[in-house]
Amino acid sequence: MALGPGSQTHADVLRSTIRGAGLKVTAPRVAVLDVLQHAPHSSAEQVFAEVRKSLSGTSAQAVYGILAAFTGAGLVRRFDPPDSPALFECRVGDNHHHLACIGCGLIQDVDCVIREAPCLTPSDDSGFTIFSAEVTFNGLCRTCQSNRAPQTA
Amino acid sequence: MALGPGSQTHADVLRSTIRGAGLKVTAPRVAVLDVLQHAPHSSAEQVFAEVRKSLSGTSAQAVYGILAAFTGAGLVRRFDPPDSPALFECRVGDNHHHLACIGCGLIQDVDCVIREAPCLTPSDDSGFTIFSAEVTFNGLCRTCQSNRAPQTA
DNA sequence: CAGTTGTTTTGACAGACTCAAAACAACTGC
DNA sequence: GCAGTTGTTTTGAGTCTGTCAAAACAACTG
Ligand SMILES: [Mn+2]
Ligand SMILES: [Mn+2]
Ligand SMILES: [Zn+2]
Ligand SMILES: [Zn+2]
Repeated sequence: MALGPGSQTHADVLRSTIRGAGLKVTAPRVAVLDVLQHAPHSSAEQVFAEVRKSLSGTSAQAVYGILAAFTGAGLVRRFDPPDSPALFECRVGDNHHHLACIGCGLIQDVDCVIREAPCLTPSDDSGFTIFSAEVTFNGLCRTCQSNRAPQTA
Repeated sequence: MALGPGSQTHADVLRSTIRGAGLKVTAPRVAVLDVLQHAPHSSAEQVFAEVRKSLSGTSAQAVYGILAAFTGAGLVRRFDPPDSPALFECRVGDNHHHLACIGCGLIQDVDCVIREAPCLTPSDDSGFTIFSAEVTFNGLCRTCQSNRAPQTA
């Protein structure tokens, strides 16, 4: 199927997302955003490795800089699970949370614990003005549970 | 006041806490526990600096090792706020949470968001068995709010 | 198409933490 | 009390993740 004059490629969408955030559009930025959309919860290192597959000249520092710029612009969200480098994802602005498997490191999204605007309202805010809440549930995923269960017998 | 035969010094309490966790009692361990009780939410580096005041021979690696041992034994809790080294505290087992000031780095305790056992029950656990939840509220403390307010005028 | 501004590369470097081996100290039981 | 066993600490090197600054470079502006 040929694309008509008014149609937009996927790359075009990425470009306007970046431009819409007030950032200049560059090849490494398009690549980073693309990687992040296909592989959420990626570390800088993982993004870097993936980006290099299509843009081999890209430096690690560029990736760090791009991730910081995107995070600052609200295009991506960064979070810091324990015992892991920072992870990045495009799902932003919905205050969702994460399940982290202690066994294998798997990360899964979880919707906001209480419905509504919640999770941004602690029982006593001590005068703080709260902008965001980071909730990480640490546990064992289904796979790691079955891998350990036999050993208990 | 002289201490009778049955009385316990503060150091004695620390010692039996450590022994009760199944760990050998050593001077650096007693010192670390003492520091942590007086200064919760301390980094390894801060604990190290404080310990050296009374036990100047102690190495940084010892402090890292002790903190890891204490954390493993359930004697202290470790948490990882964004943009900060890991912090340690003695308040353990109550699943409490933290307010972190984006401006000055102040950390404050918050009781569990929902009362009861909560915060350990995400809306959908995807089959995970959950052991702990780490909740960090990011915002501005009262002081940082007033420091910034004038600039808005 | 040249100018301005923001971006990327390059290379050095720092912070937080880990690893391994040897020296050492705490508990065990004689 | 004292040697043995086991766990701890020191020492020293090294890793991983991320930061800084300057120069080369590319995107948007008009
Ligand atoms: Mn997510
Ligand atoms: Mn606390
Ligand atoms: Zn798992
Ligand atoms: Zn503050």
